[in-house]
Amino acid sequence: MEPDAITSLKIPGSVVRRLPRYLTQAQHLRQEGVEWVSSLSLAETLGLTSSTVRQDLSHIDFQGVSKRGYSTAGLEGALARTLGVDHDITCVLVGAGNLGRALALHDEFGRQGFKIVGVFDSAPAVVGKKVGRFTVQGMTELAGVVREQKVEIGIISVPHEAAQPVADQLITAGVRGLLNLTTAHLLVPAEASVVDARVLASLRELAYGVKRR
Amino acid sequence: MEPDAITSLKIPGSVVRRLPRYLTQAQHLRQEGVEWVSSLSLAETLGLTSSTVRQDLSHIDFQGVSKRGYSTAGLEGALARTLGVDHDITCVLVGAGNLGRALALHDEFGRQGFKIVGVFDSAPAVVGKKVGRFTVQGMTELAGVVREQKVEIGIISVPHEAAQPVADQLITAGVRGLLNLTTAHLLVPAEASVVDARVLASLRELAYGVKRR
DNA sequence: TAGATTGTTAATCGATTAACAATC
DNA sequence: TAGATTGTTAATCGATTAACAATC
Repeated sequence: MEPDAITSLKIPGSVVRRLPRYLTQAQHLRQEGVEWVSSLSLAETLGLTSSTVRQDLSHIDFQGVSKRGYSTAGLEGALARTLGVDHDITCVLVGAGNLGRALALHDEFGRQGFKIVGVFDSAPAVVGKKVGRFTVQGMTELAGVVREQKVEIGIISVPHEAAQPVADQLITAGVRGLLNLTTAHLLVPAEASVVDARVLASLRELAYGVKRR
Repeated sequence: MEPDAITSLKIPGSVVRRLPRYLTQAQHLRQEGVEWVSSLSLAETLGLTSSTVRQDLSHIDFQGVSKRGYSTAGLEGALARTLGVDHDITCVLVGAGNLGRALALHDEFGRQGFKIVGVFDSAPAVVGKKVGRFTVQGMTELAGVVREQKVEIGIISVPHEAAQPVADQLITAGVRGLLNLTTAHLLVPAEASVVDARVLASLRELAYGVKRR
């Protein structure tokens, strides 16, 4: 078994959730011209301990250098490969309300490799309307687009009551990951992944933080 | 010391992050006319164990009933009080890009008590433009609005390089909680709270989930 | 070289789960 | 009443932190 196969076998969820933050940090540092970063410095900017950083990075196929730390460019590349964001990922967006339209128009995600190839909505009044460079399509078109463009991720921004049936349609069509922007809890088969965006939940968490002072 | 004071003394972060999900579930169930819900049923719909649910709910000032479970209406109210979302919370939004505009237009947050009272941007070209019922204001107006309207939460959707200075301005003006929609890691004094919305991080987490199948 | 920093093992800490008496 | 379900204690599990030999 190759070393890569070993390291990529299974990374704990707690670590996977931090890897995107290291990636963002490595990107920012490299863009600023910083070539090396230590576990301690990463820890300080991210509010972690240097121990946690070194433990986490031991899961990716990349080595630091004694006395110098981690090469920002090398770290960025290795993290992108580990997460699977070293190539474009095709996405569709279902639900062309305000939140959905914003995500379709927010080109930062596209720049980071998440390419939206279609925007869908069930409301006849919305179908055919333009959202940036997209024309909103009806739900009947969804399965075809997912199959033809090998869409990997579905972004769900419909009313919460509609979220589960939309998730089912996306999964049936062949999508393997769902970004859930609704407050519904989605049930999917074990071979698919769901990540909840938790925007309202974050505001509520913040309300608790603000209250107890 | 009153029982309420004891229970509200300090709820672990892991629990606080789940409370909004119970609240959402309780709201949905009550709206559907369901009056009682057991810890097992909550656990099943949220992908948890009934033990975790009972442990979590023991932190709030609300009792279940043997053999019947929890009253959905009672649970909803107690969770709202615990989180501090049983009354309106005033927010400002800084950064009127696509994401920011969407949040300002997305009235679901307003319906859930998060009232936006101002939208700000530093770009002269954007200041004065309309975003729904708001007129975008310049950053010089920010501190005044925060003070006059007793704004509690600032929502930051500016480019990541600008996020920390904006956070500093918001905190200085008196805001006590920040919802961070950028990829920057924000440093704030201990008496303030930050919650990261992690939208790009969620997509990256999903990329990892999608890759390993 | 001396010293800074990694990678990794072992210890600690906290979160989750199991178990069960209390109870309606 | 009998049985379902809570609230809580104790056990387990996993994540974080500390420590330190290896190393450049």
